[in-house]
Amino acid sequence: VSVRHVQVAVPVPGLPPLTYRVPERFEIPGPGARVLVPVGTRKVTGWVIPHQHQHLAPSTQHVAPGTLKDLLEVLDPSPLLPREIVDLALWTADYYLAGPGEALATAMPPQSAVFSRRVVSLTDAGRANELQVGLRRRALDLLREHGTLAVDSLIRRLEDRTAKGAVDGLLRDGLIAMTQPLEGRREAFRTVARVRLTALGDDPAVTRPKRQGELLALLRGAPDGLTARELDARGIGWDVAKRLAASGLAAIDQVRIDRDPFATAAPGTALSTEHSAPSTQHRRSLTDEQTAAVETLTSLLDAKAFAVGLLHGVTGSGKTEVYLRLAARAMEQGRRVLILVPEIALTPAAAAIFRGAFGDRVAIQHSALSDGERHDQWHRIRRGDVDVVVGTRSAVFAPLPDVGLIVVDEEHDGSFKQDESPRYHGRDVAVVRARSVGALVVLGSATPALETFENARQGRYRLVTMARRVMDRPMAAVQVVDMREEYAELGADIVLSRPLEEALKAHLARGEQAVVLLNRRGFATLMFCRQCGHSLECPNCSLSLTIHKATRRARCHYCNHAVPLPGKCVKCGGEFMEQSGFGTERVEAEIRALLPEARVTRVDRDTVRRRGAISGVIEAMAARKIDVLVGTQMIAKGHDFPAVTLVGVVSADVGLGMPDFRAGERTFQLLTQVSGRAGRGDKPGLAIVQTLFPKHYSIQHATRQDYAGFFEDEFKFRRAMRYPPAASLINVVVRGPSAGEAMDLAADLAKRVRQAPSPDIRVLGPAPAPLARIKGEHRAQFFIKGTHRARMRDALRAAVEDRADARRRISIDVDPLSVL
DNA sequence: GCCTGAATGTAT
DNA sequence: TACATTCAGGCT
Repeated sequence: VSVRHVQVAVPVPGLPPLTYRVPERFEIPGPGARVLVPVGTRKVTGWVIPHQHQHLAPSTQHVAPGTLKDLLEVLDPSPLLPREIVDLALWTADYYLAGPGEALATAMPPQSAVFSRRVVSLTDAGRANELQVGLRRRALDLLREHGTLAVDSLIRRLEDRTAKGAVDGLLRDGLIAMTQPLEGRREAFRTVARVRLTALGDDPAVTRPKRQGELLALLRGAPDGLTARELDARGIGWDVAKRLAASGLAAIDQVRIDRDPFATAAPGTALSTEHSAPSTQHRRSLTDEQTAAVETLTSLLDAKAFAVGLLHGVTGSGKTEVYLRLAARAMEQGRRVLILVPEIALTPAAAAIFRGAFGDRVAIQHSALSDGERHDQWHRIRRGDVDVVVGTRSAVFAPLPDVGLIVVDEEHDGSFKQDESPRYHGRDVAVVRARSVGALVVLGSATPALETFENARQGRYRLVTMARRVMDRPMAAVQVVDMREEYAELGADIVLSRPLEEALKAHLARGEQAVVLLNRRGFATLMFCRQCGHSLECPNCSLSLTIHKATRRARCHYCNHAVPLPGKCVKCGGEFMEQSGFGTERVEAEIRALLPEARVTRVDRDTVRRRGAISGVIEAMAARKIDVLVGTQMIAKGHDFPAVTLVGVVSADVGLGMPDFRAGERTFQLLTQVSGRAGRGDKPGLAIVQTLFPKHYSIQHATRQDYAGFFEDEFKFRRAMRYPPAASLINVVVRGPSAGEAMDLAADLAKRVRQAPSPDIRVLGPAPAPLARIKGEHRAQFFIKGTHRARMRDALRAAVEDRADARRRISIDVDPLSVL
């Protein structure tokens, strides 16, 4: 291989690294540098990766030498991505069977790509044309209005299935012309104009009249110059600066500024006690358990070698304080700290806590930030201006040098797993990153994932336990209500049991707040005809439509297909449409009926559209403007409401019914977390859990907050069924236009994997997926179980490469969190 | 994922 | 026969 060749990962799903020639006019770019390369007829931004990366097949073998294309441009003279991050992303691509470009794209800041896009505009003939009608006419009119439009956007605006044909026709007829200009930017720093004195202006002898004179005086006191905004604050317009510059006494230049996400963070909002207490008073005293935990983990940190600690602490045991002590220690060692938190937990307010503890050398990466803010934070981190990064899943790829400590808080949380390619788990990538740099990982949870606890049991992770709450606050009392008895006595249509009703009344009468949880949206889960039994189903998915009373519609929760609620049966015309099952909307209505005076607020994806919009509700809770908060698991996680003394779980069974091997684990986690929400202030809490299966081990162990007992029962089940952590699992989902075609491809892939020469690999299936149809596509799936992940991956990789024709129809999930 | 050109379908 | 629409294959 010539030294003037580079391997480039391109942002195209499923493509291997491509090889390009580096023209003489460029220095050879190193791994991590961005380059502009031609791919087909397009130009895209790719990333140089190391030659012959161990996991990735060499890509030149099919290309005749001498036919390689040239790099078009080197976008970074020195690599933008640190080598550590390049290697981590490539590891991720390999482990999770994704393309290298997909994985590297995950590690990049937003707005850092240059690419070509097809764009059309009118030709002279098109401008003059008055003869076209219909779709073509509308296309021409749109271009007259906008001048130039991207092909995608034009087709979208035409809102017609045949729009693409119409555009092609216009192109063929020469009425419009297509070009592929470069779009996007290398970087997205914001710059502002700044005025500063020139040597000429610095001369004290120089004077100017009035306003310019004032500015001159100001600038003499500001050697770094002043921006338009700063001048404005002093009552001087930018025009004055321009006039001064015109006379040569001052110069105007552009300076880069970082967008500050804290400038817009709402101050003084409600914060979890677990987060807020330590930060406001960093050196407060620790419980004995906290002290022991800090000591054990600090000794691992001081060893400056790779290690993983599992901090198993009940809700309210003060894990955050332990993190903060460890982070401070790592910084004393001159090392940096990465803190990963679940998506829902990282509100701007929570971010401000870390800012409070570590000052302005903290960067925050979360979804509520704008692209520009995230871009700037990324570059601050890259420059080394930051010691602590707090972020969600993707922050595991933050370009932070010298990482000594990685904290994964609530490590069991599902949001650490990405549900699109690359389907990586932030916790597991964190462990790999730590191993490569000799850092300590601290995984924190009250309900560790089975995999994590098993690793601790096996001695791979150091287990540190905190079994008591701070200030010796008691755990909430948990009362399980057997709904079979309630139904038998009150009828099958009730939603709230008598104990829950009584408790709501009693707690509200005392002026205390309640949270009522149900992990299901809508009013009813099913609408059917009394006469013929026909039920409302989604035409695109194998799912019943959920009844939403507020909007008077029946809606599919997968594809959003919605129809107005029918007055009579669409099939037989029967007049009696029945509803069954219930969701949060119904719960809200029941509580309003029960307690007409109470202030009831519902929080679910129907009421909280934007992510981050939930903070208004949290503030209202903290200000005691809400008596009862009804919602889905959105309200169970991360938020802490000290005045809440009652938590109701309307149905603990929602998750248990799912055909998913983690159903029991998820139910246990949810119930444990939610009962931890009750009574975290100085008043004791009560949790009421309604269920049809009061004897189920998930529910039994959760009521006693008995993790060890739950682990034992659940692990027996996993071992018997060879599910993780007793074995490794890969889930392969195959889509197709018909059930038969999906099954055929799945069966072919499964057969190929079975033929792999590896004795310990077992293939289960294929079978139709639990949701056999989603958005009109049929789905089949099969599982690969085994003990050697690398062999399982190799077998599957080979099978998929043999069926490259069908690549688009295959989704691979290594270590799936859910197999639905 | 985007783009192209070939194969197939449909109106004249 | 011309034109519209769909689809599979390739990308270095």
